[in-house]
Amino acid sequence: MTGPRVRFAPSPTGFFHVGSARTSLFNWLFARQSGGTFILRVEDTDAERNREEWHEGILTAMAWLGLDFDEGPFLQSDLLADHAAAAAALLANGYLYACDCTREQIDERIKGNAKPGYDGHCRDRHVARTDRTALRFRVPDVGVTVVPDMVRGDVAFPHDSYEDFIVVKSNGAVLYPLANLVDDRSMRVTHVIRGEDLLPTTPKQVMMWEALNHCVGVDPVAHPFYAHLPMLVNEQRKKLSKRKDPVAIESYRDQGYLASALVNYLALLGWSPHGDEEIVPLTTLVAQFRLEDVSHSPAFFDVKKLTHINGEYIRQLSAADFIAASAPWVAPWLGDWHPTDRDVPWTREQFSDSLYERVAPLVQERVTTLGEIPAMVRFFFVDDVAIDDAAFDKAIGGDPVGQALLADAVAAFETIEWSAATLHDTTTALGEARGLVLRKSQAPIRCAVTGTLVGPPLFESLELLGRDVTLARLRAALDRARS
RNA sequence: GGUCCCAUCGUCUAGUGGCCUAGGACAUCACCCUCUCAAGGUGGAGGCACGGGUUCGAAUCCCGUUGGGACUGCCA
Repeated sequence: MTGPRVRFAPSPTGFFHVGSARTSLFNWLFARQSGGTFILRVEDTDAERNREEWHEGILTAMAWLGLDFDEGPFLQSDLLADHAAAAAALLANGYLYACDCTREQIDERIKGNAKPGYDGHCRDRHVARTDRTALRFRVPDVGVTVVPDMVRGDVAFPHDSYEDFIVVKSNGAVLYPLANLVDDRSMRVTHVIRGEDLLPTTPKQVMMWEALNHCVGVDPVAHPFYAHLPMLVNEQRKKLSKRKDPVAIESYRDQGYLASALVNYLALLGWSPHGDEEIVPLTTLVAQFRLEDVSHSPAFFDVKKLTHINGEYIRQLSAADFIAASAPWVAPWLGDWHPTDRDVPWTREQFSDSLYERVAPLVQERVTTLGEIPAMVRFFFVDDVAIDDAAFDKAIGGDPVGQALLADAVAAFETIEWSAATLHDTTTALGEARGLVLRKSQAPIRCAVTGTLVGPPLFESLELLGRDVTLARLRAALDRARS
């Protein structure tokens, strides 16, 4: 395997969110279009904030999105010895020094300094390494470090804007910048594709990578290329927050977004396929994706557009695929996964596979998410249609003509041939006899049978529902109107 | 405050010096279709942040201004 090697390195500090998904997707696309290797490495070294369920969330979300990895999942916590060895080499070669300053002492000393940050107090004090000293990296006083970035070009950072940052905590824990880079070295990562928020820490990593290459006893490794992806932001143009913004991938899955639609939409955030078509198959994404074409500016995560794309994907499904895809929402007892915190409005006994198969095509082109289906087909499966009060008043209760038409329908529907076409023609005739166009005459019937004024095509629905149920509901509505 | 990044319709973007009277998509508005609601069709409104250069010619290159953002932890 000689292609590029990329990795997605999330930390399990919360549910898997759309920003992570986008980063993961871009890594995956790059690997797949270049015949490279996609590695998953879970950076779980901050024990305080890590939880087993978050780790699992990463795996299930990536599997759902179809982002398969070639190596891993590696756990960073299994690689601690490598980090310690790298830190030791850096220390032995003079790149690191021990510092016993406390935060308070530093703040006191640097108060009023023109240059913010640590003042290098311990640089040449030759403090002994103990469990009360941290290890700092000796940042050169002059010069710049250049980060080669495939989306932004070379970015130069002046050394004098960096303090001697801490690399190893006093308790011996190696911090993210070094740990992350050591793993990238050992995994021979060639392209580091990640969020733009990491750009300012990249010079630290480049400096340490270079330092490591000069340590005796350490094999030099070529620097990776970097690609810093623009942030995903909310309406306030702030970086997406796990706490404040609706970003959990799992919640989109629960709502009934298709993985393929989400992937397609995510790819459009900071990049776009050639031509005018935005809804394109995954193969096109893979074929056309280029890091060099990634946009430089932040992108707003627009649920409205995601929803539109999801609707397109739903309508593209074959009838059978739509039925299968919607099963978790209409018959959650069937599969091994179903959305959480969503109650189906009918019981397992009330639901009917064969009926749903005939109902499904009626709603497939009307929903934008699979989660909308139950409310739309509820009246097919439950006995109590729970007529909406406002709808009832409008079409039946407060409309004498509507009421009369309902009575006409009860009489006529008892004997006519039970087909959508006949129901349609009969209702049209009934309405015309009372001076109503079909859009008016269908309303009371729709209301009585489905409970609302909006829904799937009425006459097809009645045909599927059957004569007995239809008549019972029409009579019930009449009774309610007369009481 | 410091360092860095960014700047095309409300939003996501195309555009890499002449093909731009700035294209597409979402959202929005109007109309058509229609048994409701959708879907679909047609059309409309809507943008190069500002100011200087460079050039025969700039949305595209340079500088400045303004505005936004990220980072600035013994988190990752």
